[in-house]
Amino acid sequence: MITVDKPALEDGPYILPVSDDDIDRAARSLKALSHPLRLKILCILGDQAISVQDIVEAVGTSQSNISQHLAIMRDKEILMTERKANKVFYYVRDEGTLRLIGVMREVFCTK
Amino acid sequence: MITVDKPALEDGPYILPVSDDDIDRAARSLKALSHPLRLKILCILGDQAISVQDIVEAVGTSQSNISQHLAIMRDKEILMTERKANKVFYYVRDEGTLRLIGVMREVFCTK
DNA sequence: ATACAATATTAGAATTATCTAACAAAAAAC
DNA sequence: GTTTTTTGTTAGATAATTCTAATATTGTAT
Repeated sequence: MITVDKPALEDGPYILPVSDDDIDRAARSLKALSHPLRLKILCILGDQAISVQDIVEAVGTSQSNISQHLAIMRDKEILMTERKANKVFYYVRDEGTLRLIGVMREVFCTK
Repeated sequence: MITVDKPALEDGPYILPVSDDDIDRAARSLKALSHPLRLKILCILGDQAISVQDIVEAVGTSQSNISQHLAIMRDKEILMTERKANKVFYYVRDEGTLRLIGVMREVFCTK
């Protein structure tokens, strides 16, 4: 049995149990990140707002494909858009996602 | 165009470009995490080693289903196993994954 | 208005993921 | 040895994902 009923105050880090709702929400968001093209888009974006055509250039696949991946991340509330003239700029919606990307860099890119 | 050719020393955080290999590796790992049951298993594990039957109890699905999800994470080098008698204990392989899980907790569970 | 540029959407084929149910393997207990 | 416990594997049906190609939409410019 897992003993998570009450905090173990002095012996080791206490890991809080996580609700199934939180789990489901996190898994949905993670799934939206876990595709090579989408991850690359996020790395290119960082904390900037970049137009679709510039993303297409930087990533290197078809405009339609990029547009679909952007839509997935916008639907999952990872990205937001801002229109300027006839261009649409995408940017990462919240600080949490940026932190996550930062940690993933450290975990996966330091070898 | 994205200007990542050289570090912008004083104006804002410089975001390093990421190789496609790193991207692919990260995406594969992330995909292994981005399923509700697998995420729940990881949250239950934390930094402990837990037997399959205890994981089955804690998660609440069939033993076969758990075994398949554990195999996926073992194949992707997220989990490792240790046999004791006729029980098999699973645990998170490296510190990086634990950090990632910690940050995900903060990002997705603080609401 | 037409033409052009940038972005979004749809359809459909191919691939991949996921589950259940049944069965196999390994180690312990008897 | 057999039986039981624990874990792993396979088969196959169903569902979800991903890509390409074609088309639609939206705003700008002329």
